[in-house]
Amino acid sequence: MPELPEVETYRRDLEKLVVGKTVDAVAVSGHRTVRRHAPDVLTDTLTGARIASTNRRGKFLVLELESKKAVVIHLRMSGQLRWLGSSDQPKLKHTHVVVGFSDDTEVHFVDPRTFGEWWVSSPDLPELWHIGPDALVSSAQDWNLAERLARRKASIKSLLLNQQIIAGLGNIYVDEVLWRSGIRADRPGADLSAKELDRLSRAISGVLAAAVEARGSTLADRQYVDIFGEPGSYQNQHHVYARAAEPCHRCAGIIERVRLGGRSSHFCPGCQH
DNA sequence: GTATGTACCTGCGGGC
DNA sequence: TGCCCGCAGGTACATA
Repeated sequence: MPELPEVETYRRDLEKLVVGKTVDAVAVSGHRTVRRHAPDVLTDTLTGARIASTNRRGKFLVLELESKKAVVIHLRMSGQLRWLGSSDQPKLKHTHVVVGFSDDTEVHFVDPRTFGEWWVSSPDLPELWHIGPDALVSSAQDWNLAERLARRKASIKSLLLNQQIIAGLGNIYVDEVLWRSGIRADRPGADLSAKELDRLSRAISGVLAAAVEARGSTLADRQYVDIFGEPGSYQNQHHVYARAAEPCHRCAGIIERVRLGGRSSHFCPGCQH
């Protein structure tokens, strides 16, 4: 599933592949991918536009156009971006958006579950005002977790998944961050000590930096591969996610998998408290 | 304001 | 072999 490291990997590759290029043609198929406005708004905005830069807020990817408009992309559960070096290569099944550039290259949006979304926005991105500070580019001071988690009785796991508190973490990386912090997923947010919040902040930064460096996590279902169709490698550094019944790398206890708040959670009962 | 549950959707694996 | 069912999960929205 694409979370912050996977979206950031797409962004960095797109920065090299499409910035400065002019869009030649856009094709949208199906009715779900562009649903905040008519598909024509996207095709009309992009056709003839030059890509000025790429950006990212949490799991939202942004193409900034020289026309001072922006195209926001969210991959949700199963969305993938693919770069094709020429327009005569075959389309993958479940391709919903094709952006063709004047040099005959193309970027395709492939999304079997059709939860992913594209829309046209203004440069100040009002649709993203509600989300919290970015978990990668902002600092622990910006996150201010002590303030944001104070008086919150919900589990620390559900609070870290809440994009309004901190933007970018999903199920995989929250489990990894909590393992690295030595904190159980079902602890109420307000119960964490200052020392634990400090460990948590360091773990968020450390896990995300390493995952971006490894170009994200590709699990057995291959729901995420990069823009060239290649897998990431951070799954080889996972300590808990998708490792149920295997020994903990820290204490040799057995990793457990439970349902928490409707999500699968992986943790070590021996060294997470 | 906060917490919890549900819908959205398709592919896959397990059970029969 | 084929069918059915449950599960996977990010976000928005409804409800308590």
